[in-house]
Amino acid sequence: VLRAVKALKYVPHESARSLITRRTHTIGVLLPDMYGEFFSELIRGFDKEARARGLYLLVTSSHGNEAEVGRALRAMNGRVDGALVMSPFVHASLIDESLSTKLPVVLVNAPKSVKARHVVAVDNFGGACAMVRHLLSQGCRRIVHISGPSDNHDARERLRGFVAAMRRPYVEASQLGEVNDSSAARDLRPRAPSIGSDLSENVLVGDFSEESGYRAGQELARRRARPDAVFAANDMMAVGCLLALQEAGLRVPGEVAIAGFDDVPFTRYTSPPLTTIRARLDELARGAFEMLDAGSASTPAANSRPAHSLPPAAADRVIVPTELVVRRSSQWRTGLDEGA
Amino acid sequence: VLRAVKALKYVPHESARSLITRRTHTIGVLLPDMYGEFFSELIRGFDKEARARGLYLLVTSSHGNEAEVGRALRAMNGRVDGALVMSPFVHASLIDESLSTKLPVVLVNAPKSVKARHVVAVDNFGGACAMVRHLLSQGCRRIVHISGPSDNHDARERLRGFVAAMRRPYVEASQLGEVNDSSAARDLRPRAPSIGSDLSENVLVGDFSEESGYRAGQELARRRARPDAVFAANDMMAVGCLLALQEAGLRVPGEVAIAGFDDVPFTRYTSPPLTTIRARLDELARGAFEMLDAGSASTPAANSRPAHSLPPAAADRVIVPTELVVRRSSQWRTGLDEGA
DNA sequence: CTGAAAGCGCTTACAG
DNA sequence: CTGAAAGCGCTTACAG
Repeated sequence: VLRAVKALKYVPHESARSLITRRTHTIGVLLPDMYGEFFSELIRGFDKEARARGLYLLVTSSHGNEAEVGRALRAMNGRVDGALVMSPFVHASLIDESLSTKLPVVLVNAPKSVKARHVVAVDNFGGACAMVRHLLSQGCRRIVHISGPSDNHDARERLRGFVAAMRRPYVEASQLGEVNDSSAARDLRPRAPSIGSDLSENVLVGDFSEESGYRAGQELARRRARPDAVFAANDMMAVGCLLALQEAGLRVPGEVAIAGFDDVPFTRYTSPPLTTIRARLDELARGAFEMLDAGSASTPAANSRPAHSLPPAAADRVIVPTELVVRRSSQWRTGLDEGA
Repeated sequence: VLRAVKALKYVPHESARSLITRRTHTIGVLLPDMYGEFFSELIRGFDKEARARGLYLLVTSSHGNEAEVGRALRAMNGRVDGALVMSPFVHASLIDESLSTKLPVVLVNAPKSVKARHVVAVDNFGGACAMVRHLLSQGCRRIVHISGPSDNHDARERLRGFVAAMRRPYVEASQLGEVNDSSAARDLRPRAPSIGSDLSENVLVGDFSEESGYRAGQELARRRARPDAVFAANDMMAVGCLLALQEAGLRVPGEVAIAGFDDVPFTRYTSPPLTTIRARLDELARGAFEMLDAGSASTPAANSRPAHSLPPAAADRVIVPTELVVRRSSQWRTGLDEGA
C-alpha cells in the first residue's frame, strides 16, 4: 500500500479530506472592495499572519448589498475554519443565518452598533484627535477638515475625532472617547481654537477621491478667510487638495499646512511629503487572527475548563492604535520661514 | 422536507457539496510575494475577473523555494477549479506531481524555458524597447539602465529590451524580438547611440528596491561623463535614483531624464512626475481567466469535437502589451528650456 | 500490525 | 412526484 502511495501521481483531494478532518486550513476574507492601497495593505497583513500559521486565504470582495454579502458568506460555509469580514452591510443576524454557528467570525472596522463577539478596528477617532493636536502645536488655528462620505464608518469616526479635538484640544483623546458631550465635567483650561456648533465653516464633505479633495482645495483657495491648515480624512483627498492649493499659488506648508490619513505609500513622494496618520494594519491583522485562534481553540476543548493562560489578544474587541507621521506638509512655521 | 430546509438555520456545507459536484467555484492563486503595488494590482485584476464569473480566489504567497511551492500547489488539489501560478521556482514537472492532471493551470510571467500549456506574460521586452526609443526621441544619447536582480525573469527581459533597442534603435520592437543577434540580416540605417559589447558603462545592477536606485543615482552623479537619461527597471528604483540626483544638485529632467517601469500609483505624485511603462495587468488577468475557462470547458466536452468558435483568447500564450506613459521626468529638452 | 468498514455532508440517478 | 440508496475521496476507529 505504502508503495502505491509513493508511486507518485497521487495527490490527496483536499475537499474530501477536510470533510472528515473538519479542518480546511483556510480563513475566509470578505472585503467591501479591492481598490486603494488600504486594502492591499490589509490583505498583505492577513497573508502574513496566515502564512505564519500555515493557513490559506479565501478572498472575495466588492459586495454592493446585503444579499451579495450573504451569498459570499454562505459560499464560505464548510470551506473555511474562520472568517474575517469587513462590510458596511454586515450585521449579527446576517452572519447567523449565513454561516454555521460554530465558525469563529471576526468583524473588521465594524461600527459599535453591530453587536458581534469579535471585532478589530482602527482607532480612527484617536488618530484624528492626534492630528488636530499636532496641527495646533504647529500654531495652526483655522483648521478645516475634508471629510469622507457620511455613510462611511471610518469617515464618521475621523470627523468625530476632528470635532472633539477642536472643541476640547487639551483633553486626552482617550478621555474624549468616553466623555459625553453633555457631561457636566468641563475642561477648564483655555481652548485656543473655537469651533461653532455649525460645522459648515470647518468641514467640507468629500468622498475619499482625489477629485473631491481637489475641488475642496479650489473652494478653500477662494475663501476670503483662508484656513491655515487642512486635515483631509484620507491621503487621496489630501493630495488632491494639495495640488489645488498649489495651482492657486499658495505655498504648502508656508501658507497652509496639509495632512491626510492612512499613510499610503505615495505620501512619501509628494512635494512636500505628506503628514498623515498610519494605522497599524499589521497589528489589526494579528489581532484578528489571534481572535480566530482563540475561537477555534475553544471549540474542541468545550468541555474542559478554560486554561488560566489565555492567548495574548483574546479580547472581544481590539482597537489598534495609530501613529502620527510628521512630514514636511505640516511644518507650518518652518514652511513660513522657508517661504519668506 | 422543503419546509425543513426553509426552517432557517441551515446552510449547506460547501466542501461536501463540491466533493460530489466536482465544482468548487474557486480559482487558486499562487504568488511569489505580496509586497509592492504590482501584486496589489494583479490581485485586483484577478478579483475583478473572478467576480464577473462568480468565482472565489484561494490565495497563497511568499514561497521561498520549490518545496514550499509544491506544498502550496498540493493544498489546492480538490479545492479549486483552476490555478494561476506565478513563481520563480515553478516548472512543468513540479506542477505535474503536485496538481491533478485535469486541473487547468495558467502560468503568469513565466520564462519561455518552462514548458507549459498556458502562459500569460507582460511584454517586458517590448516595453523596455519602447522606453529606449522614447528617450532617444527626446534627444537623449547617453542612456543608462538600472537593472533588476539578474535572477529575476522580468528584470532580464527588460534588460534585454534595453540592450536590443540601444543597438538597433530603428528596428521595430516586434522584429527585434524575433531577430537573432547572429542573424545575417543587418539594419542598414544609421544607429545614433552606440553601445559597446561591454555593458558595464551602460548598465548598473540594482535589486528593484528604492535603496538600490538611490545608490545607483549617487554613483551616476559622481561620473565624469554623466548620462543624459536613466531608465530604471522599475519605478521604485527610478524614484530612488531621482532623489539621489536631485540631492546631488542635478536638475531632472533639465540635465538628466529619468524613467521607470510598472506605473505604480506614486509615479503621478513625484516631482517631477515619472515617465514609465504601464503593463495592462487587467488584460493579463482577463487572458489568464479566459484560458482557464477554455481549459475547464474542454474537460466535460472531451468527446465532442471542438466547436469552430473558440473563446476569444484561448491561445496557449498571451503576451499583454505595455503602454508608454510620458510624464515630466523625461521631457528632456523641455526641462532644459525651463531650467535655463 | 494490517485491512475492511463506516461515515464526513452533500447530490444524483433510480426505485417505488 | 416523493423517498431511500449509492457514492464523491478521504480518515479513523475497529475487527481480524
